[in-house]
Amino acid sequence: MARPKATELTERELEIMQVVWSAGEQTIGQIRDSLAAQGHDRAYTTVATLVRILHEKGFLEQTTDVRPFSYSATRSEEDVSRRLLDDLLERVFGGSRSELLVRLFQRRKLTAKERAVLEALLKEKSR
Amino acid sequence: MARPKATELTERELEIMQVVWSAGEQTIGQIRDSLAAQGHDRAYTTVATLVRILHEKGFLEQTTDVRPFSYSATRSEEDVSRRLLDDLLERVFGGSRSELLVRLFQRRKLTAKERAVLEALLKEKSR
DNA sequence: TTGTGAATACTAAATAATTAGAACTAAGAA
DNA sequence: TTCTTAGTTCTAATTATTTAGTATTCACAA
Repeated sequence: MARPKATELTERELEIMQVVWSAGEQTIGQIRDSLAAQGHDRAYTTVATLVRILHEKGFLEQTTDVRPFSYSATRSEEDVSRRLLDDLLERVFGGSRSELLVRLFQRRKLTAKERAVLEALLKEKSR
Repeated sequence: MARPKATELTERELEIMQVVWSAGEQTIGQIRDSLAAQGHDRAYTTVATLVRILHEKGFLEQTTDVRPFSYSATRSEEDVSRRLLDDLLERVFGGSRSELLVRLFQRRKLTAKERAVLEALLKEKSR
């Protein structure tokens, strides 16, 4: 055995998914343009390869038969980000959310927004 | 250009570091035994290779001249776990801790301990 | 119908990560 | 001293990931 497959999405695969999540149904050209706009210049064929892989993995589906094909996400950003977070939680913090929380706020102060989210969490989950 | 080096520690490197963090100064044999105990059987030379890499990267230092050599961590678990967490925060949540928090507690209820940690955070960071 | 250009599919090259064998070294036994 | 063996270093094989070139396909213009 050599290196095992990434549990979830790889770095580059995630970048593609984020474009599709934020812009919706996209052609390969559109994805390439979005990536370029955020400073990630990739050849068209590079993006096409990643889209193919994501299609094979079931994260993207082709939603037209006319060229250029469009693709949209089959998994929600919520699901995927939760999975990635849970993965880190296990690997790095042994599953302890408390440990993770401590680390998350150890350096930088709470913003007002974060404070609101935390207070909502405490209230909401009281029942 | 092909794939860029991992920003931080790889999967296997992290496993080694966790052994050293929890058990302190360790020989390669001890590390291998700890890994085996948690179900990760690796050849002695495999562990030795990872220790060498971690030494080169500056995460481990050799602390004896007598064989078998012992190694200890030069970077704290706090620092490393924070870096890994910050990395995920950027990549997956675009730097938004609020988003991360929502995702972290969306599925499973707060435990008493987590509630205490959160309340402490809200209080502690008030000034 | 045939040529053309855009789009897609196929293939491969380069580097990283994981695993472990082979070669070498050192310290004590005989 | 020489042999043996535990321990270490060097080297390589395997798979994953990233990137992009080459080949093919398709729809339309001429």
